Amino acid sequence: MTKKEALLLAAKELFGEYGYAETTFAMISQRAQVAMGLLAHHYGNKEKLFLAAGMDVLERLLVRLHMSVQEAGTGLEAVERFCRAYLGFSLDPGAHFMVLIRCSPYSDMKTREDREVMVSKFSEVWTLLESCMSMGIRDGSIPPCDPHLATQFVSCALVGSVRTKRLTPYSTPGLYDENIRRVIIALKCA
Amino acid sequence: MTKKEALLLAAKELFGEYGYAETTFAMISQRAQVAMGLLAHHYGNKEKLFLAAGMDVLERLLVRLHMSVQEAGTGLEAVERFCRAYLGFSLDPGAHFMVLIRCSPYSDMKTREDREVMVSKFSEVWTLLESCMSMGIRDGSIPPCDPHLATQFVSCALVGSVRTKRLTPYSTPGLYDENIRRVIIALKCA
Amino acid sequence: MTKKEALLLAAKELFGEYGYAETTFAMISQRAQVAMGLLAHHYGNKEKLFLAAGMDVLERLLVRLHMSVQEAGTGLEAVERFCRAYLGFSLDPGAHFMVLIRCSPYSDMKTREDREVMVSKFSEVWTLLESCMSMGIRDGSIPPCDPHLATQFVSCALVGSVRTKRLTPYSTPGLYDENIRRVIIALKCA
Amino acid sequence: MTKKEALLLAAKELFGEYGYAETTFAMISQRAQVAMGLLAHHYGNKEKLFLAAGMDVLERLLVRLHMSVQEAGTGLEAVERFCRAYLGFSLDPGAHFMVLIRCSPYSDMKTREDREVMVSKFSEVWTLLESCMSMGIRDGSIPPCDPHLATQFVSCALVGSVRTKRLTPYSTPGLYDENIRRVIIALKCA
DNA sequence: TATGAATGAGATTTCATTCAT
DNA sequence: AATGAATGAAATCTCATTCAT
Repeated sequence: MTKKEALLLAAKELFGEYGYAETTFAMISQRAQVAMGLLAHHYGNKEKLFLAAGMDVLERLLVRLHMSVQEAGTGLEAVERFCRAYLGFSLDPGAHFMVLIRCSPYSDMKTREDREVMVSKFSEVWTLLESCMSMGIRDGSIPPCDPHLATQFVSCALVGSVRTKRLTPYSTPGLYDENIRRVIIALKCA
Repeated sequence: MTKKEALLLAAKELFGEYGYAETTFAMISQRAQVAMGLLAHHYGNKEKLFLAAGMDVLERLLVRLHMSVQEAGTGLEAVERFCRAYLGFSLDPGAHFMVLIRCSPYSDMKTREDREVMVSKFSEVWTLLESCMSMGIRDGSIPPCDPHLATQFVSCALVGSVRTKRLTPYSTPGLYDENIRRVIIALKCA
Repeated sequence: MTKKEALLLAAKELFGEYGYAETTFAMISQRAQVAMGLLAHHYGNKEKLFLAAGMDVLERLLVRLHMSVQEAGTGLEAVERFCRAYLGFSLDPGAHFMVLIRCSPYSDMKTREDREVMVSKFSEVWTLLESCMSMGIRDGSIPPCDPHLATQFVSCALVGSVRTKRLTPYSTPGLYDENIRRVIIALKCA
Repeated sequence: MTKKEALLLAAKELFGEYGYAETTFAMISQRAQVAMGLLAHHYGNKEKLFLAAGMDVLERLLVRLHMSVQEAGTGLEAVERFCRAYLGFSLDPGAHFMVLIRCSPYSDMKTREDREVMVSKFSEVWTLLESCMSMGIRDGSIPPCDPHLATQFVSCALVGSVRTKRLTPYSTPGLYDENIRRVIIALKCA
C-alpha cells in the first residue's frame, strides 16, 4: 500500500467513525503512519480528501450494485437485489459506508463544485435503481406506476434503514430483512 | 422574548442552517443580539445549548404528534396521522426540525449523558408510533404482525423521507404524499 | 452571620484551598450562599476581597502571637512561644492560614497599595518576633548577636516549615517540634 | 537556539517573573519571537510547558548540587556545600530558580500526573541532602540524630530563606550567610 | 515524494465586573 | 443590602495549511 492509499484508508476509517468536523489532519496522518504534510501534498485540503474518500466508497458501491442487479431475472428482483446489496454494503467493514452516513456532503462540503461532484456521483446510485424500477414496470413484475416516485420511496426507505441501523441505538435485529420485505410488498401491492 | 429565549431561537435557526460544527458562538450571539458570554451563562456550553435546542424541538414535535393521533378512529388511521404530522412538522419553518436533521446527537454530542437525554427523548417519538401500531393490530385495521418491526419500518421511511426532502437535491414534489401512501399499503398488505 | 461575613469566610476557605487565580467569584458566592453581585458590593473587587481575607487572618494571627509571648518569662522563651503559636496557627482549621500560604501577595496582588497594606501588616509579625529576640539578648537568655539577622533566621525556618508541612508531600510527623528544637539550639549555641 | 528552546527559555523567564496564572501564551510566544501555536505544538499545553520549565530548572539544580557535594571531605561539609549551592542557585539569573519559587506545583498544576512528576523530581533534591546528612552522622562530623528529621530542618530553612530573599521585601543583606551559619550550628550542637 | 516544524486565524470558554431591579 | 442577568475582554487551545529541507 502506498502512503497515498494509506492516507485514503485512514480518512475513510476516521471520517466514518468521528464525522467530518471531529476528524483532524493529525488523526489521519497518525493513523496512516505518515507525515502530516503529505496530506495536503496528495489531496490538497481536507474537503478534497473527504471528496476522494466519499468518491472511493461510492464507486465501490456502484460496482457492487451493478454486479448484483445484473444477475436479476425481473425488474422487481433487480430492485430487491439492489436493496440487499445496498444494505449489505452498509454492514461491510471494508466498505466504509459510514463515511457517507456519518458525514454529509450537504453540511460538510463548503465548495459548491466539490459538493456537486459527489451529489452527481450519488445520483448514479438512484439512477441505477430507477432503471431497475422501470424495467420491472416494463416486464410486469412491478405494477404500473411513476418509476421515479417509486424509486424515491425505496431510496428513502434504504436511507432511513441505514441511518437507524448504523447510527441510532433504536435498531433491532431483523430490521433490514423486514424493511426489504415491506418495501417489496409496497411495490407489488400498489 | 427574554435574551435566553432569543439565544435558543437563534441556536435553532443556525444549527439547522449550518450544522453543529459550522455554527459558532459569535454567529449565535450576533443573531440573538446578545453578548457572547451570555451563552455560557445561560446554557453552559455549546453542547448543552444544542441539547436545549434539540429538546425544545422534540418536545414541540411530541405535542403535535400526540394531538394528531388523538383524533384518529383506528390504529391505522393513527399511524397515518402520525406520519402526516411528522412530515408536516419537518416543513414548518417555525418548528426548526432542521436542528435534528442537519445535526446528529450521535456525531455532534461528545458527552454521553447529554446524548442519552436526547436519544431517550427521541425514543418517545417512536414509542408513540408503536402504540398506534399496536392499537391498529388490536382493532384489526392493521394485519397481525410484530408491532415493533412494523414501527421500525415506518420510522425508517419517515427518517429517510425527511432527509431526502430537506437535505438532498434529489427530492421531487409529491415525495411525502407518495411515501405515506406506500407505507400504508405496506402495512395493510403485509 | 451576616452575608458580608459569610463571603469573607468563604473567601478564606477557597483562597486557601485553590489559590488566588483558581478561586472565582462564582465559587465564593456559591459557597457563601449569596448572590454574586454582593461580592463587588461589599468588597469592591477580587483583590480587595483577598486583601480583606488576608488581613483578617493576619490580625487573628497577631492577636494569638501577642497573647503567647506575653506569658513568657525570658526572651528566649518568648521566641519559642512565638514559634509554637505561629506553627500551631498554621494547623488550626478555623484560622485559615492557608490563605497566606497558598496565595502570595507578591504574586497575586497587582495594586501596589493593596500589596503594601498586607506586606506592612505581615511585617508586624516579624517585628514582634524581633522584639522578643531583642529582649532575649538583653535578658541574657539569648547570646549576643544581631537581633535582626537572628529574627530572619527564625522567620525563614518558620516560613519553610509551614510550606513544607501544609503544601508538600515531603512532610514527616514531628517536623514542627524538631524544627523548633533546632531553631532554639541555633539561638542558644551561636 | 531552536524555537523550542526559545519557548522554554521565555517560559522560565516569565513564569519566574509573573507567576503561572499571570503568564499568558501571548507573552511567552512574543518573548520567544515565535507564533503562539508553536507552544501547543511543542509542549501540548500550558501546564506541560510549566512542567518542562520546572523540570529543566530542577535538573540543572541537581547537577550543581551533585557537583558541589562531591568535593566535600566530611558529611557536614557536604551539607554546608549543599546549602551554599542551593542558595547560590537561587541567585543565579541564568538558573531561573524563580520558576519554582514564584509558582508552585501544588497550586498551579491541575493534572495529578504532572504534579507527581515534578514532586518526585524535587524529592531527589532532598534525598541527596539526606545522603549527605547520613554520611555526616556516619563519619562523626554530625552528632547522632534522625537523619531524615535533620534533613527536613535544613530543607525548611533553605526553602524559607529563598522565599524571604527572592519574594519578600523583608530580606536583609547577609541573610543567606547567616542562615547557613545558624543551620550548621544547629546540626553540630544538637 | 516525504517530513514535521511553524504559522496564525479562529473557536470555545472563563470570569471579574457592571447594572437594572 | 441584595439579586443574578448581562457584558465583553481575554485566555487557552485547536487545527488546516504552508514551508523549508
